[in-house]
Amino acid sequence: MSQPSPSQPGRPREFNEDEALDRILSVFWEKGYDGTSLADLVDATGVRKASLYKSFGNKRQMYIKALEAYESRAIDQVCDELERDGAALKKLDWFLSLPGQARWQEGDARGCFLCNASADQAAFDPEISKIVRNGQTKLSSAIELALGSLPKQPRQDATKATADFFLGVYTGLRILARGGADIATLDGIRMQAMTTVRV
Amino acid sequence: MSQPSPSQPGRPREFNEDEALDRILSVFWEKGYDGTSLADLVDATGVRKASLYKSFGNKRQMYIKALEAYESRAIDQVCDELERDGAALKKLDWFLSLPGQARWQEGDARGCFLCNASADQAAFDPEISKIVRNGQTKLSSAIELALGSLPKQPRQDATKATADFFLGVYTGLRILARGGADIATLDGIRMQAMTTVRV
DNA sequence: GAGATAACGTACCGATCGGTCAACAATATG
DNA sequence: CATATTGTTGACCGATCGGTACGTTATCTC
Repeated sequence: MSQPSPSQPGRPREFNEDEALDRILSVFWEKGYDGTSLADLVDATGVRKASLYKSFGNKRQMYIKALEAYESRAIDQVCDELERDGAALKKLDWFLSLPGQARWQEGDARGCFLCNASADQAAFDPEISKIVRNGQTKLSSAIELALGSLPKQPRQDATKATADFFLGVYTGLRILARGGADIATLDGIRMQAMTTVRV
Repeated sequence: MSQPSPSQPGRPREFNEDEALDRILSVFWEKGYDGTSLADLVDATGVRKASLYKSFGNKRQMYIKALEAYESRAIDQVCDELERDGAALKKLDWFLSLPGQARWQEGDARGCFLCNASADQAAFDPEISKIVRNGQTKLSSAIELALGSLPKQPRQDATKATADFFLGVYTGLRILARGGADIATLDGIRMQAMTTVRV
């Protein structure tokens, strides 16, 4: 997927576009769109400004491509876990424990880039909103699939709402965690949310 | 609270500080900290830059004072509603309907400034984090008080967790709404959350 | 009145912002 | 080899960034 044509006419690129995008993603993730400068991205990637522009377009395109990369890497990985065989309750509990885990076990205050983007640029940029909602839909669908193997089945027409509910709680937890909420609060919310599907 | 000394030595201020802070609040609310420039604030208030600095200090202080004003105006108002006499279920349902209401009935995409701040500056600014958590605690306490008149009482030791749970769902709804989630999704989440306290 | 005090208005500061340009270097094809 | 193509480089662009210095103006107390 990375080198579709192993030999092209002009001078070959001296940096790995995927690696650079990963670094860019990481900066936007931590600092948000407006909090990130091109100089930050140059520092993070080690790639000169003009080369970044040549590869990615402009700052907004870099943000969009970073967000899409996040969805097709981090988010898809979470979806895979949710869709894997296993106890539904356990998977959902694991999903809701991610925000507290990241914040207080791993010391990662960035939260979830998808959630951040939903609070950041998605509000007034329709294209970014679309990408954000796409990522949220992917998550919700994976949750819905996990709900299929639940001991206590929600009513057929309510499974989508239940899946959205878990997405909503997850999003709230991520934002509270980024704001500094303590682990006891996050755990309490998680356990309370789990009662909606526990027998 | 606004004019503690009706006559002071020097030249009197020509603008109303509270009004100016309201305008400042509105801009930070919509655009976030880094997305807001001093020029934006000058335009919104009609007050020259130097006068804003004289009154409020610097940009960060303006943000902090705006956030505190939001908590002692908008948030306290919501807390009052939650603490007022009335059916607990109705009040909680109303609370969780605010995000969808604002976004899709009033066309207000800004969300909740407190939630935005939790995703914005609170992550890496301890002082702002403290203010954010203070606002969240106020909300949670008001919810807890509302829960006191619930038909189906949660276990004594679980009322705080239940209150935090509603705060978490509220926060998630605000972020999803700001990202553009449709009203059906938001309503589904709200109704699903309500089942945790409905008999 | 005089003097103290404080806000106003404007011009200005160096730094940084996102973005571009043209010269140059490295690879392809013929 | 020549030529086409593309990436790299560093200088450069005007605009804007957050913040300040200073002279002017309005109000206070005496």
